[in-house]
Amino acid sequence: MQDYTSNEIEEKWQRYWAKEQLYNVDTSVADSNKYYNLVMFPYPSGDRLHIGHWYNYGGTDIHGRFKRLQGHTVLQPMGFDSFGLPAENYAIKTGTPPAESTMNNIDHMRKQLKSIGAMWDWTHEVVTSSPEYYKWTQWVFSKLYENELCYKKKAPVNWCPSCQTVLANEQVQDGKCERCDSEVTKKDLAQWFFKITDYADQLLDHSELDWPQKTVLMQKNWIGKSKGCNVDWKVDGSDLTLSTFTTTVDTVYGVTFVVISPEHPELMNLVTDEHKDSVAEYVNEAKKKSDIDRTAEGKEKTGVNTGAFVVHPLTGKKVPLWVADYVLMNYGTGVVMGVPAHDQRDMDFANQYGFEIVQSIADTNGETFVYDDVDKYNVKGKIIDSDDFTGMDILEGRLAITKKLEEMNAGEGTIQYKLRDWLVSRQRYWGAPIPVVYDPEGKAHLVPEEYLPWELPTDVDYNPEGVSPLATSKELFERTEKIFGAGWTPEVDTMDTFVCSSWYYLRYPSATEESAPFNIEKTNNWSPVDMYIGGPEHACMHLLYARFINMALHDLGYVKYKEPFKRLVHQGLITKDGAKMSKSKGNVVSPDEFVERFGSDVFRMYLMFMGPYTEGGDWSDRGITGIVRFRDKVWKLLNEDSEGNAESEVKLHQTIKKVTTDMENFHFNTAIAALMEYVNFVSQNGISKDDKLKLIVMLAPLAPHFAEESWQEVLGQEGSVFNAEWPEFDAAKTVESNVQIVIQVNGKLRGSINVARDSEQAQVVDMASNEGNVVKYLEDAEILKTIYVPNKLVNFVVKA
RNA sequence: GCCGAGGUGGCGGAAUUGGUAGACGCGCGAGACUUAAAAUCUCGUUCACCUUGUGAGUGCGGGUUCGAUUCCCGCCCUCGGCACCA
Repeated sequence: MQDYTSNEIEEKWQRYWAKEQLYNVDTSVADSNKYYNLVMFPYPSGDRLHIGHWYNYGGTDIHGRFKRLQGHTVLQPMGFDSFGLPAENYAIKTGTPPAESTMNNIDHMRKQLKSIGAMWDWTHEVVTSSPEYYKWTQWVFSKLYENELCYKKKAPVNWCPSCQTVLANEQVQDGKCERCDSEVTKKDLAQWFFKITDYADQLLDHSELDWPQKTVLMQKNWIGKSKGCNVDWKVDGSDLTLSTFTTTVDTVYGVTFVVISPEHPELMNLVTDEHKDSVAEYVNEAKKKSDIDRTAEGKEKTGVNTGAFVVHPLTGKKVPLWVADYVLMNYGTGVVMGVPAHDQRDMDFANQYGFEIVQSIADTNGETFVYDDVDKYNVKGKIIDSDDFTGMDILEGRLAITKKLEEMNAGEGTIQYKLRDWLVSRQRYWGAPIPVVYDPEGKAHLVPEEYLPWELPTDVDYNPEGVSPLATSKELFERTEKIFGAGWTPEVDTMDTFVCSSWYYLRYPSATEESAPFNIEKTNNWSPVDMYIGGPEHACMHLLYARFINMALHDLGYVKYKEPFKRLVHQGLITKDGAKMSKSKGNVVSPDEFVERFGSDVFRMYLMFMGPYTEGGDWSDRGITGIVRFRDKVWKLLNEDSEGNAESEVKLHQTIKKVTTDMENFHFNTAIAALMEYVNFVSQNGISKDDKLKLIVMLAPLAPHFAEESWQEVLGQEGSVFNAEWPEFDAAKTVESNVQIVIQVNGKLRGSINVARDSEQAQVVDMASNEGNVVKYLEDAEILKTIYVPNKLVNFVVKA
């Protein structure tokens, strides 16, 4: 027997798999056995793959190989999410065009990815920054535009007055510009939005999805649906009416003030002359503050009087109107009614500025309470001091007040969401150009499909002053005039990279080396994604955007399935000394030396053995020798002649059962433990050649190269082990003929006996009461009760 | 503050329709083999004690039960997410 030499053997089989095109899938064929196994694609950085990549892709590959062995046709593609800021920053620093540095990084990363020895189908690779790909990102934009799911409006961006440039959120550190450290301000720019809010309710429905509960909850929370009521307030001595949104209109008789947001468009039209200066100053201050500053101040509330009053629609009383920056313009109506008696935030504000506190509801004990401490949709209690509504149950009163307001035409029941429309414009270079041009009047027009891809120009200043980089491209402006006519100008913003990644899973099936067409038939052959694996950090951005785009394309008749990702699994995070690995902390562990020393199989298996896949863990190489020993033990077992026995058959069927369910549930750690137990057992008891083959198949997803070598070279099988079948277990053969019965006295373990399975109760209890150590506890005691659990335990309840 | 997940030996972690806590692995100890070492193999390894056994023990304090890591009540801590959302 030769020693197992991992490097040489792994390289050999990687070449073999590539030569046999074992993992390539013909997506033009609809296959009822198809299994689309997808992992979130990486951003191509120039760094080496780190342990996190290996963990992520290792788990994905194990699952894909397991599904293949179970008889599925598995499509497991890989690609690159290659637009984005790092390449652009690199260009600003070095002048290297992003297209060039990105392609270098991709070549580098592709090589490393291949060394994992995973079953990627490289014939379906996608690169989001290639014109063949972004042509279709632009097509998606066009379809949304044509169907009124895309619009343009002014929205604030982070603006560095010193660099004269727009900053991404990540480029703002503590309200200051990352590069020059000057104070970042807000600037309004006209920008493109996708109407994701049209899909808020559909996105809230996760009933068809096999997703982690926590992800579903996070999305629900993010969308933030609230049922409530709008209440209209006439501004005293003016034609203006302000509307407030509330989820608890039952407290409307407790309103003692109303607060308006500094960004509210009507604000300056209703301020009294006397207060104009102080309000203008306050609004200016608020504009300067970033969102972070505004919230970072914590509990301390600020506000100023507008001098105006609004009229309570039900009591006719005048209520003071103040302006305060805790009221957000982008949620609700931008105006809030203040009920200090029953809302903590309103109470804080009232205490600070001396507003009256008027109680209007009480709990079942007649005590006052604040809504922060109770579930407002399930509250119990009565309405008090509220005209005709006094004495009603709170929930009943809430409906009655809403109805009354609706009858008076002074309000209506409504629903609010926290979810906002998706801003897709980026004032950056390295992204997909927005396929829009403007006529001489400034009206927007889509670039017709025949001109797609609407190519990203290369003659640009990567770091211009005051405008988007594309605005500096002569070629782009000339191209636009040439095609559309004199005076026409191009859109100079590019798309958020989340747009590129929101549909890439639809592209893989039709992506091939030579083809540009987006073949929707191939896509529909392989939709939806059966398994999607990636980090939990994408719960509210990428995963929500992708669902939205897929739903929209479904409604427009392109995509067959409404939901893109049937099942979702998040891999856990691998940390080092408890901290997330990052270059800046200098605690990044490279997999290379371990792969070099022990091989890709051992390294992968060790990562999976660390703990449950979805939990990750702290990296330490302390136990890796255990996996090496296990591999060598199996190697030795396979290379020796032996025969099995009846007991090893039971053990085999138990192991198949355990490993199969563990694999399905991503419990790779316990699957490996079960295989170790089995190997330990058969090393003592012997194993037949048939059982060796089954063992190899079970090991194959976890150690693909090792399994292939064993299958073909040691056991002399024809063809790849990945064309073999996953072993079946026979439930009848998983049970042992003898069982151990635990004997307890008053619930304390006092002994155990070995009996035949399904023995008579009376016989087992008799044997138990005569067991050596048990006897002394029963001697001078009265047996009150005997508990018998078949094939498990006997418990004597005694009185001493 | 709110929502979610978790807390088990020296270490990574097993085991929950309530039924032997600590599977599997690392580490450690003892032994075999060896001139020796490494490798390998065998045995042991929760803690304490008066060691054929007894007691305690799954973050802390209570409860239900013949029996609780598992169920209930009240706390503490760690991690992830959201956060003036009206």
